[in-house]
Amino acid sequence: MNTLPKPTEAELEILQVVWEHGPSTVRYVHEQLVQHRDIGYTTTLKNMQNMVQKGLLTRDESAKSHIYSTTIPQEKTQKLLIDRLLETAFGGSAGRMVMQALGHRKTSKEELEQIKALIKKLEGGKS
Amino acid sequence: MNTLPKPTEAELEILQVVWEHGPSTVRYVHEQLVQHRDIGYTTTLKNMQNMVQKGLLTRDESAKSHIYSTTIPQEKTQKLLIDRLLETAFGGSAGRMVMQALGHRKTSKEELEQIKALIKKLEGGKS
DNA sequence: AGAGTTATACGAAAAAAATCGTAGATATCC
DNA sequence: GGATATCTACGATTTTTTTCGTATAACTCT
Repeated sequence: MNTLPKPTEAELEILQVVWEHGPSTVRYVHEQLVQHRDIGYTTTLKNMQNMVQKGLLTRDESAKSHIYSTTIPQEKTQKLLIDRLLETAFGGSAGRMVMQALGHRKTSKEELEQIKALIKKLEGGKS
Repeated sequence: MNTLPKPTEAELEILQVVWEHGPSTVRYVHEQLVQHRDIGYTTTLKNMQNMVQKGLLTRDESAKSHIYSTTIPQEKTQKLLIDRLLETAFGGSAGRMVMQALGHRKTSKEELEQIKALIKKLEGGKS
């Protein structure tokens, strides 16, 4: 049961990029991050190196520019984070959290449909 | 527009207690926290004092044991946290997050009903 | 080959968050 | 009153997270 450490905020930003884009170089990740906030290249590099250390990323060093990949699927991390938030801020109630999430936010018709379908499935499966 | 600082993990634990229980003493909050993890009394005290400093709590000092109250409603903080999570881990898609939250978790019939009602309202309002 | 560019390694510092020890004030209980 | 328990104040330390500077190796291009 090797429990991966929970990613920090900065690490999540990086994971986000790699999830979206697939295996990436530091350069690429950095260029994405820079669009959101002010940060140095070596900072991103260091963070990604640390993440390899922690086991959140792996890298292929065969080329000069190393290629970093995620070790954990996005879903798993998302679940972890939701669990955490659920516990710390919603007293464990997924329903309350969903209400909040949907409440004051624009959500596309498609997504709403998806959610409805899921609910239907959840209800049905119980019978 | 005074933006309250985002609560840290430790601060959230404290907020959670005060939300549930209402205005509380350090002692009470601490006793709750201790049930979850190992922590010293003065640590809780210090954290709560810091939170007053930051504006996350206020306190009534008229009695010997000060009584701490939250300044921000739970909903507002929840929204903030969701926003944060949404950005950092779900690329901004509330739908995807809701799917995750509901997906692998037991949710009561009542809560599902509530959510369905909300969705209906969201869809209706758009026409 | 040499100049300029782009990588990684490494160490250290700065910033943020969490923890606790000690001191003194106030209340409580025989 | 005196001992004991309970608070808050305060400062300091520790731990975690984030940031970046400098050195060096490798590649690119002429």
